[in-house]
Amino acid sequence: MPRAGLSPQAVLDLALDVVDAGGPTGWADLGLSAVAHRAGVAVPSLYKHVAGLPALRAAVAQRCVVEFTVVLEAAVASAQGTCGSVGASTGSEADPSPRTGPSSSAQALRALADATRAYALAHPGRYRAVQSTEATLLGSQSAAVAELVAQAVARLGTPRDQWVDQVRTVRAAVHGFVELELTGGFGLPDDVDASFRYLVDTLVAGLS
Amino acid sequence: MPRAGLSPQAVLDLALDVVDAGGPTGWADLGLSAVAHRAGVAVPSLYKHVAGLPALRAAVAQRCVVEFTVVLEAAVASAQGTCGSVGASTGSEADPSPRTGPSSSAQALRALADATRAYALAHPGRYRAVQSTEATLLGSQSAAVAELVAQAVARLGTPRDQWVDQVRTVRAAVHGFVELELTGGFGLPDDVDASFRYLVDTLVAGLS
DNA sequence: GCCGTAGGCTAAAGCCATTAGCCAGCCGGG
DNA sequence: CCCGGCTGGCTAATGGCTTTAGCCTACGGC
Repeated sequence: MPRAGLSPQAVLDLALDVVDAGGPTGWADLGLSAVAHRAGVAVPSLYKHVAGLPALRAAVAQRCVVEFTVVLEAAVASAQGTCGSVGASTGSEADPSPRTGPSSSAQALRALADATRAYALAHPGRYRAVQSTEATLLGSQSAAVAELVAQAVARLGTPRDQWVDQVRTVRAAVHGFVELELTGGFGLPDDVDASFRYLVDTLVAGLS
Repeated sequence: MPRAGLSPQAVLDLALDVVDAGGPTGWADLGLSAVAHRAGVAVPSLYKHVAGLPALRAAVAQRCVVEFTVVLEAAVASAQGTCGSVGASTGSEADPSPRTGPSSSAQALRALADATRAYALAHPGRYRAVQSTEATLLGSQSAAVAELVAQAVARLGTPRDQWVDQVRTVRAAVHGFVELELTGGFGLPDDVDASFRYLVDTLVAGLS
């Protein structure tokens, strides 16, 4: 009986594979059975590495939220042309030039929207995990993406007392679009990319 | 052993009760076990009235879609002052002038948005059913709500080649907002009603 | 080389949907 | 009025799921 050499990390990775392999329903279908099968291991063996299905799902959700946040941060960073410096420059605001280009005020917002949809289309299961109840129960990290949107909204120069409404509007519109797209809610064959561009354009125009 | 007097209809009604009783997760948690328990009947007895769990879920989804469509139709009808006919004047906009006023071009859109959110908040489980994969697989009726949005968008007087994008934008924004609200995605305590008003305002302004 | 731990296993229980087969209550015909 | 058939309930059993308990062996430090 050679050992499988599992670990909490390895189980988590396998669970992510299951989520990815399941398409849009990969998150909903994530269970210990699938993970064990993929690990080439009997189901109860997993309990040596994870506390149970809820814990595993929570861990997967958390990891997806973190990954998603990193992706969004990278998107907004590269959209602001701070991509000149190489590594370790986590200071996205370290740029000494305070001027934001005239049209660049909305660049962060567009980058966030595009990155969100790209992530959701590339990893539908993970995106569902990010938006899951398990993820929102974590709470802490979920606020990070809202914070990113808030910073992007702040660059538009609108009054502060509208920020909350604007952040909610942006998140709702982008999330709703992606959600409908993933569920196949867009019946007509018309170009979905164009529709998303229209949505983002409408948003940046409406919020300015 | 007195008979329970079930029927396909009765089982469907009980399933809807289960969905309603389960809150936002009522749709996800809908199973034969809960329905049978509520009916005071053993689980296999249900198979005399429904083909199985997938069929029951499909039937529930279909019924919710129809109900939702009717609610939206009523909302847009009463918003256009067509409520002059019988009694039950729920029409708060009982304005007798039949011509669509200048700003009334967006009334249908606002009515649709408000009615959607009201329905989702009043019946979270049913709303989830409406947006479920089972509902979209039905397809036919799902197009009806899109058609309603299309008619409302058409009243804005925008060029025809934008209609598809605009319908998608409206559906995405409203659905995304409601979805985030149901999942508890709005962390801050700020007024959610005001945020929704802001979203709708932004939409009608952006689409005009 | 040995021994303890830890990581695999099987067995078993409880929940779920589903199928098969039984049995009684109701309705219509004689 | 009685009786037979159908229909709608039931129990039993199957297979899949998570979870717990308990065993057993492979691996690493002494």
